[in-house]
Amino acid sequence: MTRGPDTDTPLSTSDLHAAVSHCLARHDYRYTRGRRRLVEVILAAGHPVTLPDIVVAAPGLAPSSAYRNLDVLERSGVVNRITAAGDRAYFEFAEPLLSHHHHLVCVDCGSIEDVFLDDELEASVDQSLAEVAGRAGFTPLRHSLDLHGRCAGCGSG
Amino acid sequence: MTRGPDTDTPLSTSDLHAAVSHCLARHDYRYTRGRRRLVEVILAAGHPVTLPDIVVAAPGLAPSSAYRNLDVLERSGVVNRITAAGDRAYFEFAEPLLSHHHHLVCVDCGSIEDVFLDDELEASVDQSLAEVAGRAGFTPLRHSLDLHGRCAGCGSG
DNA sequence: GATCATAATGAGAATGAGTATCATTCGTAT
DNA sequence: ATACGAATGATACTCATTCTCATTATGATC
Repeated sequence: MTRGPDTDTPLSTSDLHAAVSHCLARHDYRYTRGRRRLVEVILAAGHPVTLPDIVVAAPGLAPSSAYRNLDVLERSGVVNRITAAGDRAYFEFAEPLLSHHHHLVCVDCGSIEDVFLDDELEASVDQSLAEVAGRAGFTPLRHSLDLHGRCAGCGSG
Repeated sequence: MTRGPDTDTPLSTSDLHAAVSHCLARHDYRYTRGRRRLVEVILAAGHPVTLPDIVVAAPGLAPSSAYRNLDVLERSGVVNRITAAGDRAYFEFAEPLLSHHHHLVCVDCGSIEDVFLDDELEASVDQSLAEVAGRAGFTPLRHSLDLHGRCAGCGSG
């Protein structure tokens, strides 16, 4: 599990588009206008978004196309699908484009925010997980570490 | 985030039923036959199960009732709903009944197995998460740490 | 132990996120 | 310009989960 750069915004917008274009090309996909708008909406949000979030931010994007293109972007390694909260999927940039991080998931409103932990802890976690995985004959690909609780807006009640 | 006992099977079956009965009573729910069968199926499985798993293991359980009772059990703190894999929910015993643990999630077949990490690492993780949560005004309730990869049966291909 | 209020059940309908279909439109290469 | 494969978007569909509601079981009270 390699790590990206240490900053939250490692790429300029044009670099991001270039990187996305490259990811898509590697899988024989085109970087069309609809896909570009998806990338722009996810970038502008700054946190994982749902399909309704996307359609609100980019009216005119057909839901069916948005779903299909999110699937294409996921298959190309551009976005990650998060299924950690409620019954709706959240989408964010995948790891080379956004540095390794975890999530604060609000159990009330379902919002998801990114948090970054220090590399030492990440290394310990990866090592411990690798041990138990090895014991079970399990081949690790990635880990997810989410903190569930109540966001500032929803209070502690 | 308190931890349960260190063993994987901290309770005898009768103790488990007593504990579940108590959890339900605290919320003015009854420990009915259908709910008892749910508990027995989850116990017998030894790993998180889906609704189809349950119905196969206990034919005669009406899906609608099973869903409703899983909801009751979740609200009472008896079971946890896991939404980390695919589009189907998995159910397992909640933390006081099953000691704190994490999951190996197979990206191919969707199976989920429990793994236990050592307490030192858990404490480090909790501490780091508490720090970033505090910075964000987020009130932590619990964390989830899942390893995604391929199980022994699905191989590394 | 009969009665009553309330909770639980189960069959089927309804919901809703996500996917598949397919005719049309767009991009690209020749 | 043209032709061919990829992409689009409206719509139909799937399917896990939840809702509805008439029926049944349970526990408390007399």
